Amino acid sequence: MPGYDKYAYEPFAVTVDLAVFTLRAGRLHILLVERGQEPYAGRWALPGGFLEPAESAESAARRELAEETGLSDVAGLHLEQLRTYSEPDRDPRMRVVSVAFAALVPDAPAAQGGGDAARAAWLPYEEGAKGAYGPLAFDHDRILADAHERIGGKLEYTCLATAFCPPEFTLGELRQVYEVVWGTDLDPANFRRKVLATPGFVEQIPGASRLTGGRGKPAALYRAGGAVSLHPPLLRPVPEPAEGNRR
Amino acid sequence: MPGYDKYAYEPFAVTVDLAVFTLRAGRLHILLVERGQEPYAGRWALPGGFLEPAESAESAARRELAEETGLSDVAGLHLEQLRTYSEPDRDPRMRVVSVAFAALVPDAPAAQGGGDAARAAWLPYEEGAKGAYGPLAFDHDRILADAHERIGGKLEYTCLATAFCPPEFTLGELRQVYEVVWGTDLDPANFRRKVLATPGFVEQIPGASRLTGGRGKPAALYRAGGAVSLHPPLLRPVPEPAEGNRR
DNA sequence: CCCTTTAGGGTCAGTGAGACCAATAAGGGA
DNA sequence: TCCCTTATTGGTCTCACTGACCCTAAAGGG
Repeated sequence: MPGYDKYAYEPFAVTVDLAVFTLRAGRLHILLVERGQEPYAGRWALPGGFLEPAESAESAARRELAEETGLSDVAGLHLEQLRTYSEPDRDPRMRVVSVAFAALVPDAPAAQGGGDAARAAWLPYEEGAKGAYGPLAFDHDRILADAHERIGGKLEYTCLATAFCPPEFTLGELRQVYEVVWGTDLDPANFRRKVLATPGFVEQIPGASRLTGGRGKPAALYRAGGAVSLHPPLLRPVPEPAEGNRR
Repeated sequence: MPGYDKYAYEPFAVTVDLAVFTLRAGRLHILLVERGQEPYAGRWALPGGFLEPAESAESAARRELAEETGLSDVAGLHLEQLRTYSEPDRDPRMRVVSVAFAALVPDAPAAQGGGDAARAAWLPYEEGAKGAYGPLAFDHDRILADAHERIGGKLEYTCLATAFCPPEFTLGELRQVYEVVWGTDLDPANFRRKVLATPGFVEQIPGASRLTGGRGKPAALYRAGGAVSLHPPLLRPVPEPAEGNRR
């Protein structure tokens, strides 16, 4: 670290920003808060906040996650560092470096609304991507897009999908996670074969079954297994017929 | 961002740390600097430095990369944000948040040594992983391990391997990238088939050929193509006979 | 003049995934 | 009550890809 020992450093404000996803009514939702003050007053933004003096970014993110979602058991939720956004002009007032996280919540509790005159809400992700809520505050549109891409990619080669599901779920519900995040349809039979062929992805709960959508044959119930990675991966169907693979 | 508008924030020092990899003499090397001052005086560390007031972490990383490697053309090199390390006690003197990057350099020029009484050197990665250089300063052992894992993983599903190669390279040299980073052997014929079957991974330079290791049939020369991703991926051979897939 | 080494071309079998089809078991409406 | 729809679950078939091989070509070294 050249320069370090001269203490020739500039102080920065460090924040965390959270892209919290959940599944609600068969659609992907994202937790947003409405800003009360300038800049970007009245605009939607990702929840987040400043790092406290003695906590890591991970601790701060989990604390914010608990505050904003109102969830009591926030310890087991999937929370993953995305990347850090540090463009000098990303905040018009001062120099803010923000460590972004992506979080997955199984069932969507009522949104809390943070302390700061901010309204919080679960909003459908797709509407937001189409600009229905207007541009988000700061560079949060970009952070949200990066988070969605990361989650979609991780579904391919990890067992992350169970993090969107309640403790007991059907294979149809698990498949819906993939379909909703990827925005594609999957063959139910092939998906079932793949999931069951992966040791430790899910464990069947003997004898238990439940109706999924109100109609149809009752489905067997499963729990998340202990596996974390998917070998070989479950690749999302490629929408591109040819190109789109250029730098 | 609750709390944000109250300006109730703590100032932090923000640095970048770089894990710069290269291939030299058929082995993976990492760029390290020897610390001149306390703490960790005399210990090896990853190169890095403080963010300047008007630059992003990416800019700072590229600036440090140029300074430490002495490379003139640093614009085309692969530089990728890894993650941010923010444990409160990671620096014994003060609160430092560090944005880590992984960089890939094709040919290894002589190491420069930064401004700060620091000796810089390219050292074999494997010796370091076995502890031959002692523990690195700060949490740099962890950062380096994370960087290696990230690079190894990205070789599977991206065309990143060409970033380790000079502008013109043989398929044997490209294969060696995978073998050295993964620490495994690959079948030359199968590797060749896979690479050539991926459109845009490499482009053959017509008529050109070169001897690879001094012996053997001269190999055709290739340039990096425009493709960035590998579908389907080139999965590394699984060393695990059974488990190791648990949380 | 072999022997070794590397490149480059091919075959062959096994695995896995996509595209199907069919049976089962539930609810809803006529 | 009797279909019709819906969703689960099991099965088959085929093609693509991969790993494990083989062989030959073309270079250098002893």
